[in-house]
Amino acid sequence: MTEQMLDRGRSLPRAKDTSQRNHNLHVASRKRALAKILKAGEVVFGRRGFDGATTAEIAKEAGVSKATVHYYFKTKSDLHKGVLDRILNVWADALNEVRADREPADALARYIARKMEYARKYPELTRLWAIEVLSGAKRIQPFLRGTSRQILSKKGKVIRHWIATGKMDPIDPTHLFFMIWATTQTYAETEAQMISITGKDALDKVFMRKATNTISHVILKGLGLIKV
Amino acid sequence: MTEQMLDRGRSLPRAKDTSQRNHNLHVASRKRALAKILKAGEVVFGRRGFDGATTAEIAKEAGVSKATVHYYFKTKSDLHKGVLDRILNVWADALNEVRADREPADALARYIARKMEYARKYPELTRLWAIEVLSGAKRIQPFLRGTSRQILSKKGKVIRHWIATGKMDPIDPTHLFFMIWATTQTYAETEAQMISITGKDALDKVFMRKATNTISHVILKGLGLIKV
DNA sequence: GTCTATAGCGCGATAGAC
DNA sequence: GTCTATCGCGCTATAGAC
Repeated sequence: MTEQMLDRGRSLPRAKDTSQRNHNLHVASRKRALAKILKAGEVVFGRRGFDGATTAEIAKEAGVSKATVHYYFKTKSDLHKGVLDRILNVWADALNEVRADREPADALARYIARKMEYARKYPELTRLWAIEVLSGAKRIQPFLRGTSRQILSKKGKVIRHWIATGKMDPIDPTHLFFMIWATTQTYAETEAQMISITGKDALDKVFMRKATNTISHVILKGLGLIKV
Repeated sequence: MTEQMLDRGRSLPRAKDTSQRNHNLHVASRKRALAKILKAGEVVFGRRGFDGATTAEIAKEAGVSKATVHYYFKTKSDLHKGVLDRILNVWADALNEVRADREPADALARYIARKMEYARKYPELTRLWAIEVLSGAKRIQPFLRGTSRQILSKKGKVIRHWIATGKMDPIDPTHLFFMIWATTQTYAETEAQMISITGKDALDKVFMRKATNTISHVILKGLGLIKV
């Protein structure tokens, strides 16, 4: 997001014969408008996917006209990139719970809890990411090949360290992370399915707490981190 | 699928002044054409989602003209329904591995293996289903509220029976099934992401065998079914 | 039954008034 | 900066020849 905003910010005309105060006002309203449109993009892209979403619906969701959306983001694709950029950082950040100086049970429980919290708090972003991956991940390729790969290898080493020091079962870190990502994100991704099958709101606080406990129990015990 | 095909079959005009032999030939070519188009629908819908897919691309994939696609399926939406119908049965069928007369470790290991096999064999169908669920599950609502709910409650009882007889840890069956679905399907759903991150083909036979072993180990042990 | 050609329209994007 | 009005493309769906 940040790059996107800065890029456009730099290329926009500036008022030259007006007061600094006025300029600041404009900057503030720019920010508000941008935030509104990005938020709307999150919701609508998360609901409909890239092709299913229309700029008209995004504009309506943001409470502005279609032309205004195109004023801030030249193309639909630009807006989509802007929205995606936000999720990448949060995604990478949560993995910092996995640290070698922690006990594996503690670190992994925190990571799982954090991912679940995130699915509950930002279901649209989670779904948006899922749609992107499902449809070939073309737009997020650079991030996956760069940041993701790097972080995964770094955190994989932490897991292998825990295994080497006999703290947990010898489980391939890559598959372990895939498991954690899948089990946590599924609560946002398949919310509609869960509601239809169980009759309960999948992102309800109580339901999610129970889910978190279950996932934590199965995974931690499955790794040999709970003995009982 | 079957309903769809039968419905359309019944409503189509029949040759009246031609031989039975000719009629049979027509029926056979009808079946072939239908199968080609449905298979193409699977691939293209699985690749692009409903809105991203175009009837032109489906026609090309099937090796027929756009008009021919519309001849067999009046609307794009009809074809989509036809494709979805196929996945529902397989989905429900795999759960039959979970039976009260089996040992839980055996039954669940088989079920997990079956789901993984399925993800490897029919990645397009798996992705198609995922896209459908992600975008609100409107089109599969009847199936979810009917068959899915019914099966889940039946199989949930099996799990609870195992728990009651002290064979496994007291884990909520619903969340357990969500875990199994998420961890197995993710290999088809996030194939693109996995390739970018690991540099390996996520649906490769060896990679998948390792994944199956890892998932089985963690889940079975996590349920108290492996003691070591 | 399958094709080519085209109707009809929804959508992304832009021009231009305010 | 935000709007209304509109352009023009690309898509679904159909008409009609073979």
